[in-house]
Amino acid sequence: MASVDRSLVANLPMFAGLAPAEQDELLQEARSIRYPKGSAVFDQGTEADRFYLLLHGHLRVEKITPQGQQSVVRYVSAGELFGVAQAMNLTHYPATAVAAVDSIALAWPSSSWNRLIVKFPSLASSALQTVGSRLQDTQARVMEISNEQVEQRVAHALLRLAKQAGRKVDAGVEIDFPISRQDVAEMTGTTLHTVSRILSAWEQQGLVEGGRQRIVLRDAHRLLGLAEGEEAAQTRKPAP
Amino acid sequence: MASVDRSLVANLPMFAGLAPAEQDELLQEARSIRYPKGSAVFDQGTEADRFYLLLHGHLRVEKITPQGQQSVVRYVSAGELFGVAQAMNLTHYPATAVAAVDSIALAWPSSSWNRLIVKFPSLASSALQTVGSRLQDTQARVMEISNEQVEQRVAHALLRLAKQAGRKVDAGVEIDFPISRQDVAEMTGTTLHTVSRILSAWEQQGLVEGGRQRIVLRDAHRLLGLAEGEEAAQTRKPAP
DNA sequence: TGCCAATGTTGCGCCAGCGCAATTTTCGCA
DNA sequence: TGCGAAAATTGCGCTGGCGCAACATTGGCA
Repeated sequence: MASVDRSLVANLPMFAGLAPAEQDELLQEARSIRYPKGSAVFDQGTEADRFYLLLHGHLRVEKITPQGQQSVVRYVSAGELFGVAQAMNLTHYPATAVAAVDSIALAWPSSSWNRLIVKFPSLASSALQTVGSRLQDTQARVMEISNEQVEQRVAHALLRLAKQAGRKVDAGVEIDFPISRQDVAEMTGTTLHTVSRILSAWEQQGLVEGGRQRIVLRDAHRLLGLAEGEEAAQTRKPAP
Repeated sequence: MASVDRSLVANLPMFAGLAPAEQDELLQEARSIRYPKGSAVFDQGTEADRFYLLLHGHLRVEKITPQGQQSVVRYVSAGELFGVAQAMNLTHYPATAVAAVDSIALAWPSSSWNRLIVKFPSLASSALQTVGSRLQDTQARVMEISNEQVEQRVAHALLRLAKQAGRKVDAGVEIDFPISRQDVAEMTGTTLHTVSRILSAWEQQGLVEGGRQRIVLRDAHRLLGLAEGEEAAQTRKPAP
């Protein structure tokens, strides 16, 4: 089993309230596992035998219906708890987690969950906050899909991705992992084709810069305007 | 302060693991409050100073964007925890809860939350499960809105309402609180007009029975078929 | 009991965005 | 270095369901 140094995790909220000795104790029960890009950490429908903390990398969490329709539920960044199905009393994972880039995660056995939260109440609090903020995000998404035009939803999605996993580059802010037009479509409830058209139009206007599995936000401010419902500059005809 | 009898709540999951004396102790910190139909238990954006357990009735939880677009987030039934914003580290309520019928709820001060979960770990577990199952529901909704036709989404919504708050009547299963076409529209991300048209068509076919603020499911089985993607009987033309 | 506001119904026209398809570009890998 | 598959682009036609509008119905309340 790989040993994990306390310093890697000590400043995460989940470990914040614990004494160093307690941190070590919690870490001793965990395994550190490496997931190459493209590999699954767990699969939807399989038994939820572990819960995880992402140490490094990015995961794409996706869900598929019995009819085969797939959606991207969210992306996980380093420092986040995930796969806490046991905490919500689920016996099986409700979604699949795939490494978007080479990633490393700590894994605890689900069977330890109930014992651990008694010993480390901050773990329960962390989980509650994690799940709570996911609920907020998901509800925000429902409102976006319900009430907004596709263009606004794509703008919102990109801004959220940039906030969560943006990396400053010369041209602006780049989303720090490979993401396809298809992925964006599955996040916003639209199609690959529509996303491609929108990004092309935005590239014309200098709002974004595209590439294969690559998106750079060049003008987050104007993008925010679009997300809030302002009319795009060149995509609409002027008033007659 | 109204005193609450232990027997009202003893069989709820939240109280299941507690000794009678502990149940009383927890109850002593709560107030029982009556909310007449149409009144708000709390309003979106106000300080989250309490959390609640619904003892009797039904609440409609709604969320409104700065732009004024409103959605129905969910309905709360008796026995459910709600308003646990504090547990998710929110200082303000993210939505409004309105009594759909005359309702009664227990209210605890949010400030007691952190102390109570240390004393009663089952409270944290309950909250985690409550929030977790809401997250599952909300994610299911995202997938429905993303991937399904409006007719399927309305069918799903009605089935879910009937499951959660259905009352058996002669004609089938009636949703146990007043609900308007507008409410259904706001649950499914569509418009009042479209919902009205769909319900009218279904009524023709004997699938449902409508009325002012009233919906009865007469044929849940065929409705499930619609929700799963089968073609409606009379609403589509036969193949040429 | 009668009025009024809330709720629900329905016809009509339009358009955002989907579905399909053909083509191009790019990267991973042998 | 070259090949094959994955990703992306773009044109075209169609349609589900939205927006508008006019009207009907119903229940609560004075």
